[in-house]
Amino acid sequence: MLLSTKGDYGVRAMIDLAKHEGEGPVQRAEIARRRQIPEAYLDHLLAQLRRDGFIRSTRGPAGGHQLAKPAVEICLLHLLESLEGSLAPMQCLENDDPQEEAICGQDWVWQEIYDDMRAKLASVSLADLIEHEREHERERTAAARYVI
Amino acid sequence: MLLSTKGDYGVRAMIDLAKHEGEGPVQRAEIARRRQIPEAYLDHLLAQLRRDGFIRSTRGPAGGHQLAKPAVEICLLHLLESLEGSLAPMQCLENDDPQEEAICGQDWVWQEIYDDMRAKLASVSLADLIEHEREHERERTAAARYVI
DNA sequence: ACAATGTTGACCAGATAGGTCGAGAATAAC
DNA sequence: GTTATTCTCGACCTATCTGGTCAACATTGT
Repeated sequence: MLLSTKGDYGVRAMIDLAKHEGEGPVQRAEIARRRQIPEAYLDHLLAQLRRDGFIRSTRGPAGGHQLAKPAVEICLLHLLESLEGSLAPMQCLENDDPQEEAICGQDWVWQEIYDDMRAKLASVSLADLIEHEREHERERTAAARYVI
Repeated sequence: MLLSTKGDYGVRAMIDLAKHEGEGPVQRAEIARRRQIPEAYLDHLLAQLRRDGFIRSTRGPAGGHQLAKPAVEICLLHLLESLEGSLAPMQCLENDDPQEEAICGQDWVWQEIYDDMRAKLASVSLADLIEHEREHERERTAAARYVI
């Protein structure tokens, strides 16, 4: 598994914030409930996202979290690298460790896969993710209408 | 990290066996020394590769391990799936768990990445890996000649 | 018989994943 | 200025996984 729950939950939370862009701060409890994330755990992920400048948080009553920049300007690659650290699929690609690469034998295959992966992740923005989610919702609504 | 040492060491061992194809059984100790793998640990990986029909092992003096089929017919995808189990990059792609996918929001991106990855791994055979290694060796030899 | 080798399963220590919890800081509303 | 609400930060905890080791045993060539 390349992605842990951090990457999964963290992106879910960002999708939630993006969906409520411009509506003022969204509270941790709301995000946790809607996206089924343990609230105390979500804390750590929001802290990381704040440190890396993806969100702004305000305390006190009616406080909460909101995107620090438009959803179009946030790509999945940067988000996941913030949440997960490196996305390198194998150890010898982590840094450039020529010692390990020399004996590994399959590193060149994985380097290509890694490059393709990063390119694809960089091409998908948070805005793309919420649009995709909205399409999915419309499909389900249409399907439900048929049943009736 | 998608690949653990199992996938790394296991493929190294298979490369070693492929390089000595047709020379009779290669012993665990030899493989371990040449490819820098803890010998006792290598045992488990060879056992797995045997169970899945990639190698044949013979006991007794002058025993050892050898490929069960030609290096051209063994692809990296099958090897790694034998050694690592699933290569799914995230939980909700592991089986098809529609419950998790519904709330995940980024599964479709990773499904594409996963498909591309599997296609690439399926297109690389053990024979390709040893050819690549031999080219690398020739390059180093040529470079060494320049130094002299 | 015996030495060389593979086979198997039990065991183990350390790291990581996936959390929980509590004390504290900021702030809006009263 | 008190209180309720919310975020903030770090300590802590447990289960599982990783990356091994080891001992007992099975097989086979000499």
